[in-house]
Amino acid sequence: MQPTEHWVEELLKLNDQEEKMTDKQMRIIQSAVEIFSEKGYAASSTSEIAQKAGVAEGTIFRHYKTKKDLLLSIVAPIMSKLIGPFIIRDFTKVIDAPYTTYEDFLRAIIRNRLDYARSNLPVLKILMQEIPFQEDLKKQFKELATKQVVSRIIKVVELYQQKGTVITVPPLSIIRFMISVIFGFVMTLLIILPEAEWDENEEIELTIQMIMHGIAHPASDPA
Amino acid sequence: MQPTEHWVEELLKLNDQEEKMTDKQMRIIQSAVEIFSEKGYAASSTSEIAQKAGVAEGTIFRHYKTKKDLLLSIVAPIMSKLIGPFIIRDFTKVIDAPYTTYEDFLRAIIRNRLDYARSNLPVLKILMQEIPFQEDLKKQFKELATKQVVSRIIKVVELYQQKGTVITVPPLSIIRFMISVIFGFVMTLLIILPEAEWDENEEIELTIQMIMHGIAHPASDPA
Amino acid sequence: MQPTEHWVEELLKLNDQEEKMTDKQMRIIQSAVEIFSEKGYAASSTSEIAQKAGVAEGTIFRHYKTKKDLLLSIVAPIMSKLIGPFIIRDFTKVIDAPYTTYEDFLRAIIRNRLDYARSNLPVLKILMQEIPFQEDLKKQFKELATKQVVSRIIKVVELYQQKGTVITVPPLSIIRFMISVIFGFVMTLLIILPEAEWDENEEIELTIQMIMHGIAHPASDPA
Amino acid sequence: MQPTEHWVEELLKLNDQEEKMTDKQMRIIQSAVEIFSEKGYAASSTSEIAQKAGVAEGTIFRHYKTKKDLLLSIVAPIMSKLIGPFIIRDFTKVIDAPYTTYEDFLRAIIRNRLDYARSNLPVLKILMQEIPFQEDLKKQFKELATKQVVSRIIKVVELYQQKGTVITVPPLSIIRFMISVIFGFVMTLLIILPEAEWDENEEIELTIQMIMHGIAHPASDPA
DNA sequence: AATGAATGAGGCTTCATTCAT
DNA sequence: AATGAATGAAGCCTCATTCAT
Repeated sequence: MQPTEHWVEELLKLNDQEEKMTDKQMRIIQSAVEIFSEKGYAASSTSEIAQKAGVAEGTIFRHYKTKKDLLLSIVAPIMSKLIGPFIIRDFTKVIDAPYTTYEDFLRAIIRNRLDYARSNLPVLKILMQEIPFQEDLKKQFKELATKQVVSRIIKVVELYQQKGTVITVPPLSIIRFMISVIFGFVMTLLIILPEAEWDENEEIELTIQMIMHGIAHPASDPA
Repeated sequence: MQPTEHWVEELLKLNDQEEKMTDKQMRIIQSAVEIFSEKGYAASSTSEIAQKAGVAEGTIFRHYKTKKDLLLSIVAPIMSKLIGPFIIRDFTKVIDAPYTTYEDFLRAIIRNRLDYARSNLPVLKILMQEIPFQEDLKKQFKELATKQVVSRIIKVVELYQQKGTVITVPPLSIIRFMISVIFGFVMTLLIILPEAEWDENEEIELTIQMIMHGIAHPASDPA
Repeated sequence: MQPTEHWVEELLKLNDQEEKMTDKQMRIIQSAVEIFSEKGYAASSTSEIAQKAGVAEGTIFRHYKTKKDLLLSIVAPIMSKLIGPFIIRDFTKVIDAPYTTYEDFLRAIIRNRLDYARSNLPVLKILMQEIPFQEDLKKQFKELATKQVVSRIIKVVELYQQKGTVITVPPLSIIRFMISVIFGFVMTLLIILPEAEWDENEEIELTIQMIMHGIAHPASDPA
Repeated sequence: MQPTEHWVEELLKLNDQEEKMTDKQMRIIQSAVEIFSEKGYAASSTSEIAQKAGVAEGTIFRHYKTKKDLLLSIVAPIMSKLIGPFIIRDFTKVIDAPYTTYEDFLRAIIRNRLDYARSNLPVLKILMQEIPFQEDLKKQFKELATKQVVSRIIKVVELYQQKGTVITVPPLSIIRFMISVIFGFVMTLLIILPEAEWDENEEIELTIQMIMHGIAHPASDPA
């Protein structure tokens, strides 16, 4: 097993407040994340997790009542971070600054999401795989996505629409468009073509440009 | 079990050329697709599939050597259609027509992909779920995606770049951008918010507009 | 394993009407009865049963969904016989005969119950052990006991009370008394002191006498 | 957990002489009795007992080497009381009194056993359940039953046979008869139909009457 | 081709018991 | 004395797969 990974710290941050995690518990979580993300939840066996963690199989069940409990304890806390208050503080500040452009806003989101995804890749893979099958996760996800993410971004979009920076089409369509592009960007960089050598910053700027101005050549664009 | 679904016909088209499918075989495939897409491949049991199909447990293994064989027989043929020569014939024609705009091209792709996805939703769900875990699928997917899709679209993009319609940035970035938006659009319509009442055509036009011109208000746009 | 036992035939009689039992299924039942009655249901393991029956453990679960199912399939059908229509036909005849004495009635019951218990000893042991813990059994038992046994005996008792043969105290108390004595008699013979050499017929007659006239010496009995 | 029950005091009486019981030990015993009697020994888990007692899992094993040890420590001491010297002292006195009738003797026994059973119901349930499966218990039980109970009652019976009060049949048969009736009486009152509203004293007198004179109507009784 | 009983490996989970603290 | 984390054997059950019919 590799040395403690970044997402382990993330999980610890979330849990430490409530209870201390023992060393073994940490190793269980770490192994579970690796194996779940590699083979999928249903195809992973608790015995394999125990073995990789170097604990007895029974030990897993002392800490997590069921295998599904183990899954949720990994995936549920990450969800709030994934979706939740992404740098809301900096975020709001940025928006309030009078000279902040919409491009800056996009740049901040993309950077933030990219860094976050990079640090939590295995857990995010698990989450994406399991959301369709775990009713609890699906529900939680939808709620967070609606109440936390969309509702907040809507305000930003509307703000810039009022400022005259953004076209006045339904904000939801704009958000769908933005999220698609950003999600596709992150996926491509980290999962689909991770081995390709991207000039990350350049791609970010290009992406921002395409979100803002599309791919039509200005000269040919009478609109 | 519902009456024969659309994707069954699709599968039949692909297989009929090689062998005739018996009635039972068809029922097996149909049940398998439904169950796999509902619970995921690993969490589905062959006995449940047999039961739903109304055949004996052993019958499945007379037609498909293993459970994985059954999966591949469902998912592999669809891949060529999914990714492959999407109406390339009509496609090329369209492009060649001198008055065809890039917007028309986008419109054709979006419509085609949306219709295709709608008709094959369960199988596509399975495919998306299993690609990360089945090495064969992943490889096949990457190859098809590169050789069939990207390489063809690149030509179109380059063509329009030469025409001066599309900005001259790396075509791959443009394609990533386009695919992200289209994929996000289809997913939203069919999976994420299927119950929402979309004005489909309007959303398509809006999407095309955003791909072409972005979301920046023209007035505010000095570039 | 011993050759097919009597209670196996009993079980078969009850089940054959519905479905044929395979050879393996019979061996499973036989082993289960032996092991359950020897160590108790909760302390018996399905693997031990499978081993004794000479089948794979999985085979048990092809025929009985759960371990408890196996228990019930053994114990539930016996209950109707145990409690149910004990030779009701002969029974009613006997009673109707004008010259039948109450002693004859007792003699018939005792003989019948003793023979029945002797033939089904292991299953009856299991039943007695599990009734307190299996809610379904307890309920079924109470219902059968009340509706089938008590209600029928009550009629007989009342008949003989009218005839002036039996004292006119609450029939329920008489029945409790009779059942206690008979149950205690059977238990002693078959379970508590099976190795003692009883002169069975003599003990039966003695028991009938005590039920009818008690243990007080007539001479000393002014009542 | 309810306040200390009667049978706890009983157990304490028996153990105090040897060692002092700590508070935790008492709570362990109390919980064990409740759980054993509710689900049966084999189906009860030490961890549940620990939890109900409010002690750590390990604590049980500090006081009782094994789970079976715990069972025996509950059930073995009760056995001497159950079976043993049931108020033998008063008992002998009673008998010796010249005017004591056999009915008084029966009345004393029934009352005593009923009260005793009522006070120790849970432990007695455990005992009855486990005697068939625990060889040590079975042996101890048989020995006590023979040496303490039967041998003593035999003397009483023989005494009254000499007095001419009791019929001269084998004392063992009389004892079996008596014990059956008394046991059945207590079981019915406390376990089989506890919710029925019995007039206890009346039932006792009726039971004594039936033991002494049976259920035959005197008039019809030429013997 | 089809069946479905049979298999046995492996899955998740429970449990009595131990031991370092 | 007490704790409770840890163990690993064992328990019940599921499942993909085989094979005689």
